[in-house]
Amino acid sequence: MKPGRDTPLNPTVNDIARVAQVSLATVDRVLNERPGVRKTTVEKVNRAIADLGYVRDTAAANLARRRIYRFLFILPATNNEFVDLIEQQVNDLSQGLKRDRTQVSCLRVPAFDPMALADAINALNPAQVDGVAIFGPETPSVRDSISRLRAHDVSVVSLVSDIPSSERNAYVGIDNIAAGRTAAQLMGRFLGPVTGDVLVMTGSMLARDHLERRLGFDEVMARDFPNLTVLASLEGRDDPDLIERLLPQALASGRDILGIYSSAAGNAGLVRYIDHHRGPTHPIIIAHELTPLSRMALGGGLFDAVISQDSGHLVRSAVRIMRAHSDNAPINMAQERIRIDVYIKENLPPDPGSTTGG
Amino acid sequence: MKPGRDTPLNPTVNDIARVAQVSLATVDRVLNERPGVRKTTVEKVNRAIADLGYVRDTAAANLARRRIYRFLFILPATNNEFVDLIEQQVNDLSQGLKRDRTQVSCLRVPAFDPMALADAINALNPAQVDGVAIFGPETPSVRDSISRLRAHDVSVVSLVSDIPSSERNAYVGIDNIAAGRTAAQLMGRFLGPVTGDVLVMTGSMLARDHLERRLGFDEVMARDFPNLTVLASLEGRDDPDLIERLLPQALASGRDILGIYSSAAGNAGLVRYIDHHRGPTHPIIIAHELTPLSRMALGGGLFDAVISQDSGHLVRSAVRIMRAHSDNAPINMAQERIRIDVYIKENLPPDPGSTTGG
DNA sequence: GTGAAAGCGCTAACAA
DNA sequence: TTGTTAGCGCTTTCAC
Repeated sequence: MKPGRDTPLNPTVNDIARVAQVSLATVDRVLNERPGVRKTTVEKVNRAIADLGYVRDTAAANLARRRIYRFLFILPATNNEFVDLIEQQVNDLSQGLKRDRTQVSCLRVPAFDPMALADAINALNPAQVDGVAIFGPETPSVRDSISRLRAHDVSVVSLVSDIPSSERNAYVGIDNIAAGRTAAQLMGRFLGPVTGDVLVMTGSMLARDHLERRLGFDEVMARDFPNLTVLASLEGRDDPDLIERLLPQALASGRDILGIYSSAAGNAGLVRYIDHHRGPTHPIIIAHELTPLSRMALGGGLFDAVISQDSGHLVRSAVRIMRAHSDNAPINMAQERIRIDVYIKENLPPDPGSTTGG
Repeated sequence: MKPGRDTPLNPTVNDIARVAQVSLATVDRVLNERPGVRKTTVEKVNRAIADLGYVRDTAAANLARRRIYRFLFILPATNNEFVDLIEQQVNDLSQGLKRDRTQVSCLRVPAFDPMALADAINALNPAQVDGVAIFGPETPSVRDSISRLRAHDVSVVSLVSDIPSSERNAYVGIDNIAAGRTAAQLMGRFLGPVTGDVLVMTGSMLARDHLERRLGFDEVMARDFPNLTVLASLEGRDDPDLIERLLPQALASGRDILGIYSSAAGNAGLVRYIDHHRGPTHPIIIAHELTPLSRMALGGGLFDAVISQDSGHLVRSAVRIMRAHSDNAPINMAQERIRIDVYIKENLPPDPGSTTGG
């Protein structure tokens, strides 16, 4: 459409300068809360801003500022489809983000290793990065390394697994307690009024997300489904091979295991085991994160439900938040809330990598 | 963070001009595929563009162009919480969109009235709007009015309910057939191995989304749950009062109704009826769209599940697509795919209006 | 404390 | 067919 000479133009800095009777430079100082302006002048300018209903054109601002954002995602170096998905989203996004003068990259650090993570964070040069998104355990060393980043005004968001004790600017991920509750509700309803046991597979005691899911799961199972007994967790460390090895013992414990809640990663081990020991009936299985594997298991009827969070949304949200924080702009929290996705066979999004949207 | 003199700057039009040995104006002509450039020159410029890996800075381009986007959402004038939610999202977004030189507004037209909708669309001045998002029925008159818009290069997206026979640029909404299938799968599993009937409440035969949901629902019920019989639809026209009036007859038909699939709007009527005729046990109810009412019904155990689509995502996606189409830029389809959200009591997002994210 | 002027990457007259 | 130039809205020296 044509520029539209008919549409009312938004007020600009020039208008403010004119109305407030000051120069452009002064308007800019007030706008960016820079020092060196007399109080009365500040007020004059602010009045003009309010009167005109001025909204700053960030695009123009960034252009003039020649600003480039550099964001880093730190992810666990697990052999894990979900983490791979996140990395892929980062890489996919990096292309289009260049238009927005934003550079993103990934760094993998050993999983479940707080020291390695803290070291990696400490090795970062705060002058070379504007924001860091961290998917890792919550420990004192990690917390301290985050403090250092924040002290240098680097924006930090925790990803997937929160680090609330730190000074991170935001958490980007689902409410894991609610996710655990959701799994429990689904498990109980799918199972119906039978009596038996439910096995919970977790990843690591260090991982806050795993802990929270377990918490929520237990809460709802105890409250709503007294007919079902939740067994102690099997700690699989997100390792398919370990899980495949541990599973026989857990399942052969003489208990009547009707359901399995796989609350962490390493589902390949679970799938392999079930596939090889498939009886006439298999337990109700609820797992986490929609990945090629879980998608297949869901489609094939091996998994009954998958609780997930959208990797694309996760990454875009983290970037938006880090950027907003970098030029301390407001954040639309509604847009940034990551939903707890529930997938069953029927609402699986079409196609391979397209587990995304948001 | 500081501008980062260390980070490699992206190539600009000036670089292209220098490398291709032409002027800025010529580069611009090639970039925008404007006529009046010799073929060999075009090639020279394109070579430079490719060699340098140039990516255009759309922000700067729009700034220079003084471009303003005007988008219109046309919504049914039903007394409908979901539509209200969409309108609210549009209004909420309009604020922040001003920064992006984008104006959005809403227009309500009589619901289930193809002529009124077509008239409204035809009344639009193509010179005064860059894109239109339409939530309405698919009829020949509507189709024709869309054709006219498209002929004037106005971008058109269908919202919530697709209009595939038209020349709309895109459909923004969930796959309604899959949504119906999801509802059926949940219904069947929640009900378990019992025998009885399921009532389907629909809105209008004119509404493609309602039709598609019914289709998907029937398909899965027939395939997976032969123990359950799906009754003919009750057509509630999204009208709570009408629904409340029709419900008694439907439920007193002598059949054993174990489940209700409310595939359209007007849930207030359903809730009122059930509330007043609450027996020791009530049917499994699955409804659509997370709204204040359905949220409450879910929390209170009156509804068992809600299939939804995120109104915020819907609106943002529509805007992004209309904008992309306006400056024929590419669309990240992955981001624009609207997910079929499944809500149960446990994964209800916190708080009132915050049904959003994505 | 404040202002004048140059410039960010791109587009759009207007010349040539 | 091509080039020159001014300017979008904002920031940033550098002077006063």
